[in-house]
Amino acid sequence: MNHRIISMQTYEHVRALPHRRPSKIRPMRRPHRPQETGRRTTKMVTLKDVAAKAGVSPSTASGALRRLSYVRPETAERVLKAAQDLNYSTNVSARALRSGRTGIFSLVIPTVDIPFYGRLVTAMEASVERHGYQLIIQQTRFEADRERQLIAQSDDTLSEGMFLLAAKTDSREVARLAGDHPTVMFEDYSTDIVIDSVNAPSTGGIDRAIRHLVGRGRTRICVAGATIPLHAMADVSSSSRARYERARSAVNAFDELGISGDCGAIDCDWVANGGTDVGHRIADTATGRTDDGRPAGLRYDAVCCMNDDIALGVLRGLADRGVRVPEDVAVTGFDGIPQGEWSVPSLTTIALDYEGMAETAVTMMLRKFGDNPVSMPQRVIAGFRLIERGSTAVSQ
Amino acid sequence: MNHRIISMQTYEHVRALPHRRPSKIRPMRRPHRPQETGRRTTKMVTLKDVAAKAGVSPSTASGALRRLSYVRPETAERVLKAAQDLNYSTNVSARALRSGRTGIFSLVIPTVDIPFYGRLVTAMEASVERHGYQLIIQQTRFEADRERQLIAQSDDTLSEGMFLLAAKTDSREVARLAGDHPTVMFEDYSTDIVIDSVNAPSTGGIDRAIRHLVGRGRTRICVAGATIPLHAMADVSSSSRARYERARSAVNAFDELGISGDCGAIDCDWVANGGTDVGHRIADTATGRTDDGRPAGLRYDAVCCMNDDIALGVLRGLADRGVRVPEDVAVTGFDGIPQGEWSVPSLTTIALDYEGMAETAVTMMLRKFGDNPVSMPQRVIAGFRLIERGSTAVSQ
DNA sequence: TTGAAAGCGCTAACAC
DNA sequence: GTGTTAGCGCTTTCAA
Repeated sequence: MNHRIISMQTYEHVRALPHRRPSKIRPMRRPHRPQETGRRTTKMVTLKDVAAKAGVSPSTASGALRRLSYVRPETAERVLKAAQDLNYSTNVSARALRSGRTGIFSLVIPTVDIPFYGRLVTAMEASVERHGYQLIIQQTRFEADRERQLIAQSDDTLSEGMFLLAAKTDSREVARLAGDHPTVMFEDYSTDIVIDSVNAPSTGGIDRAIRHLVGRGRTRICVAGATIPLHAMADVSSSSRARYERARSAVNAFDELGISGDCGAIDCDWVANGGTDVGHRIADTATGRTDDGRPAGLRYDAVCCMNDDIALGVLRGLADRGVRVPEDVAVTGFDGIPQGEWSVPSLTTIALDYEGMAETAVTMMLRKFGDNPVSMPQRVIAGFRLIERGSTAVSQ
Repeated sequence: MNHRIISMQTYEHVRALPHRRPSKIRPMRRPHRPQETGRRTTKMVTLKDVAAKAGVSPSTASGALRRLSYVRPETAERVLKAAQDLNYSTNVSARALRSGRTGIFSLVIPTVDIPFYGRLVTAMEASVERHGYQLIIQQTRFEADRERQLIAQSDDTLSEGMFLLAAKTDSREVARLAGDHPTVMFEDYSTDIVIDSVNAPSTGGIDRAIRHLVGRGRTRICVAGATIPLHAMADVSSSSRARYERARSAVNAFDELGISGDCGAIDCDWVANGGTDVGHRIADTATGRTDDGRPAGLRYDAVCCMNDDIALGVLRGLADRGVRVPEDVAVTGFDGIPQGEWSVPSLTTIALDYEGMAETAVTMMLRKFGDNPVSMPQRVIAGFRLIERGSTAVSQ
């Protein structure tokens, strides 16, 4: 009896209930009988009411509430007081209809439930809010159709602009689907720059990780989550380009360091399970056993993982087989997600500047609304930091 | 040189740019000269245009687009075609202004960047979307002031209802702050039921976890993240009530199973670091050493953690000290976050029904808008499932 | 089944 | 500085 629903009755009861439109929002007055007060629930306080109470016109009240400079301070104060007394809050639909501004951005992202994305969403919400906007989250769940649909629909009248992390859609296609709807992408690795974007420092970060491993005396490095030799890019989706870019950076570093001959790669999905697999396969390269039965004579002495999820999986996979980290094999991650701090062992990683990425993306978005918008799209590469932890703590 | 900013110039450049209002949204026509076409960017397609093209009146077109039954099928089809041809999308601000419905719910939650919350947000976005709504995320960052402010402001005209996971605010206070704004809470453990809420199965879940441990032969169980004996509730916030409820459930189980004498608790913050601390302290109860230097004679043979984050930390803390899991100490978590699947060892846990919690919450919300809304608030306890993994895989 | 008319609450333009 | 006026785009009566 592993599955148990508590209070099932109540639960079902709730589900079965009908639903209609909200009752809190004031029911429409019947147009032709303006005095009708029928069974309206909450009488909504309007700007007109505030203006009347303050003894000014609606437009003056509007200006006062928006703190426009032409309103005389004393007048403004009176209006503000009236608004407070009446517990007034401005009707955002009306404001949006009239002004064309909704104060809402949308964020289209595969999911919130993977650390890298969750971390980015947290930072984005904070940035957007700091600039007076609200953020609507839309998850694509890695479904190509849904992603394309959300991108195409972003051109509705609700969102003033879309932030997009596209897992399945190429940026040219994004440009086509989004039309002239203001868009800023994350992780766009296409060679063209057709849309503003903010990217993780894939090239610099991987280079740094590998040089760190070499500094720890490791020379037989396995890249986890990519292929070497590099495949020609059949698939142009963002995620596969990220993979390509990171792999290329690793290859370059191997060449420059003169260790190409001893290095290699094992491809896998960019999730923990993929990493676990890689860990097993690395353990399986053992040519012998130690006295206490652990694998010996491993092909690699380090794993450079393309992201932290993979790395956490690798730690798990190596542990399954009795391979010691970092003594036998050192491991590095990429992203700097919190979980790497308390894994066993803790994870050396390239920590991204999520707050910086978010703030930059929001700034890129806002500048589109400026009086002299920048004409050409740009790509910004975020900064990073190497965090050294247990998984590379021992030199060889 | 651990910190490196790539492409700093571009970055700073972007940050420095000014920003104003969107230009994509059609600039207002000058009211007094309706024919003015000036420098408007995109001519917006309105319902009137669609109606004209289809040869019907705006109101008929409106009905057709909303698929109201009174419109003749052929007429409706003509309208739909016209809308498609013109690439029309309805202006949600106008619709909201007129109809009083925005189609938006807000979710106020401490953060998205902690697995339990992220998982819940993912489920909530999906549920809400399935019911034709969009979700605005607002993070309180565990700041009491910000939480209170967001709750009080929820009564704006944008969100039709608020979903709330309050970490710092008691539900009576929530009721006061939110006024008559439709609200559904998560994790409200107050004894009163003054607001609709959906809770994790704290009582049943902890009970199940402890019985599982006892079934594995463990009788010296330590609760991590609570106090025993139970403290009188000075603090009435939701999180401290959850803590109390789970601890009480543990105490009850200990009593019923007759093992109270051997069991205990170590309090800590409900985060991984707290758990690591607990792990260290448990290791420190050792009265001796094994031949290979591991702690022996530990006070406890199992740890029942109040959530998965704590449990992952405990795994780490025990590993730090050479305590073996599950051989020396078994560990259980609570929440069923994905990370428990690939920890070392993988984590036995009480997995929550996130999708069910979300769907129930949305249903509770929607029923408030029904023609005959339920008069009294309810509390729904979600179901759960015990997932047995490596951290309790060995019997004693 | 369709159309005409009114107006949601607000802000922008302009007159004063 | 403040008030007047018009009207954003839509939905909702009510009449036809």
